[in-house]
Amino acid sequence: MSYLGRVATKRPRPALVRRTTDHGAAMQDDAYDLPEAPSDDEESKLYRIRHSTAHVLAQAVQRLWPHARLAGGPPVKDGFYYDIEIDDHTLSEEDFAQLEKTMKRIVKENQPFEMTTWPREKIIAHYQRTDQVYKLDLLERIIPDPEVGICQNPQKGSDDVWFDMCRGPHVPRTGQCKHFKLLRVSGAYWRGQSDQPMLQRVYGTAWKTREQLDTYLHRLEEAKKRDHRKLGRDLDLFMFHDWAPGAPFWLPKGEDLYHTLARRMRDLLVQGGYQPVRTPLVFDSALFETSGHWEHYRENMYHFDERHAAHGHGEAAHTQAQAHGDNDQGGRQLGLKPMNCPCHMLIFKHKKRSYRDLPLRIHDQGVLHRNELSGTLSGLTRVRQFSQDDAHIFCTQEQIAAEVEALLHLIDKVYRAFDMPVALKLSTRPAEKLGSDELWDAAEDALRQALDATGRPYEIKEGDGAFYGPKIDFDVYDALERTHQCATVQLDFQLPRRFDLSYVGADNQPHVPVVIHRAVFGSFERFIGILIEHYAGAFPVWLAPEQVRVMTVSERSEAHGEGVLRALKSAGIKATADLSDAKIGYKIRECHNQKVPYMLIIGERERDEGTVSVRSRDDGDLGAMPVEDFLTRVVAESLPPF
RNA sequence: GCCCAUGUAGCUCAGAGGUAGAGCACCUCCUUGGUAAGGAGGAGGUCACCGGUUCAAUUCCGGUCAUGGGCUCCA
Repeated sequence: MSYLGRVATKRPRPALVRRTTDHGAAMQDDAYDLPEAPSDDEESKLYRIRHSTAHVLAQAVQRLWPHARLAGGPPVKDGFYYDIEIDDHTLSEEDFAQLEKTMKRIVKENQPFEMTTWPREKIIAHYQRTDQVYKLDLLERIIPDPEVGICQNPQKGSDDVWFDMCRGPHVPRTGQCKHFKLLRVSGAYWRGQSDQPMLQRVYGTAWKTREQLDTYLHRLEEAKKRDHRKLGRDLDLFMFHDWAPGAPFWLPKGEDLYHTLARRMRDLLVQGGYQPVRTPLVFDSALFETSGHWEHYRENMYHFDERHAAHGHGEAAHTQAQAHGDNDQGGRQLGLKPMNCPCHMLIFKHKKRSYRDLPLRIHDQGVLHRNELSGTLSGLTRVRQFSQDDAHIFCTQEQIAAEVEALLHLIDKVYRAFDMPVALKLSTRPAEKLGSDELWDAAEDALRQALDATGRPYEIKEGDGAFYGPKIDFDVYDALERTHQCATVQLDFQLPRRFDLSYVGADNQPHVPVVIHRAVFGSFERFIGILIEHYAGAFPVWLAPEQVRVMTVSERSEAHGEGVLRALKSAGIKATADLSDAKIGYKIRECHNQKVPYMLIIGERERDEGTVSVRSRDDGDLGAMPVEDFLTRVVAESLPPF
């Protein structure tokens, strides 16, 4: 069975048909067509439970705050949320106890969920009366139906009915929503747009059984334990400082990890015919005007006026320069590059290129800056300064398929080595696009051909490509089966034109090359964050910043310990020694907490016999062996697996 | 950027309108011990920063900064 095939079989996806290029009617059908085909599989049952529990939450909120305005409350992965607006109260986690108590009461009342429909006018009148502006907005915008779905919960011991506009489906009664827990509350813009009011979103999880709920909560705990921010501190890998938000400091061990990955990738790419380069960080705005970043990406860029920067003028000079536009003061507008591609365009253009030079593969691990919104920064996952295992391939249209095929091999090889399954997705031309249909046809065919050559399943996302070219996305699965976007292969028909690139073809005519943007790890920062969590900080030997720790039982074996350390180091092993006067049990515990793959215990016995006692982080006590035997073993394990 | 929460020793966290505590880590000494914490002592904090209220603020209030959870998945 193919490696990637395994993913597809292991994690069946609901047949979610959500590819639609036109809006309106198609969108509507879509909305009614969520994975809710009346089947009895787990997904569907859970979906009903979660959807129903969202209703229970909404009802509870309105019991406690009768004037609360409800927005929407869909089921999501592992749970549900409900968006709410309460005029005179701000929900916080302190409200959870009370809310959950009220929800449990509703569950206990075992109210039925009854679907019915109301005439449109009736529901509108009701919502106008009760000031449910968000429901009214939904009716106006996305529910054209003359008869609107209503889900009713008759109240126990009275004629009252609590209801919510809803298309269903639900479980039969609230009694089946027993196993839930509210998790967090956050802000969320109505319709996800920042010009809309900010609502309060309450997230919860819900399951079929108590055990499932407990398992899920336990999984959250486990994930928290391997959070890369915590491990980064515990293992001394990296740090942050208030004075450089979003910019990691790589401490010696983290830097080692970084360097190991960067170096290995560089070597691999050189083998694959790439040429590493090193390029500037700061550029005249002309570069970004040419590339289009100035127009489309400026808000995410760091930029400044050269004169202002050089003379250190205060705010006055700054505002004056701004008031007069970019160049009135005579100083250049400068920007820190957010991507490497424009640099590589310049490198291509630096010489007259022939078709014989193609494909030209330029690799660059340059430092990039992106001024991400402050609220989006998060550990190594979202940073403002980073670098990538970036490269751009300049090639002819005919070369696309072969290049992409090689890339797919490379990506597979790398992620296989990390034991991370990868799923493939092809995104094709969007409605708004640049380039002729012939070009797109050829390019999409080339990508399909390369994908087919892998013999693996892949998903097609019609219309999801960028306006400048189709792309292949990769979903990487970590040890907790979470997905991450790391690798990318993106064709670009536009950038070469913006930079007026050309090569001389065999016909002695100029032709515009195709550019392939590609990365395997993506940003090193984020990828290391993912690896930390994937391995829970217990890196394989080849990656471990400290591979072996030599520890002595007492002073009497110190000399032998130092000898062993020297031998390890001269064999290129990253080794340290703990010669302190702590007891061996203490040293082992310390070393284990630091997740060092091998501990060598050196006592008088080992000294006399010329051996080392090996304790493996993963396999425990391996007993004594000659120093040479251990060296052979650890050197072998230090080789990168790709 | 917006909403909510948080910010006390290197780390994890107590605490209270009257100028601060624990465990671990750190340092010193004792201990020479064989596979997950040996013992004793010591040092360490402008309680994130700025302002306000108060006789008195780390504690209450406001602002700033940072961190965390969110902000496409549309009844």
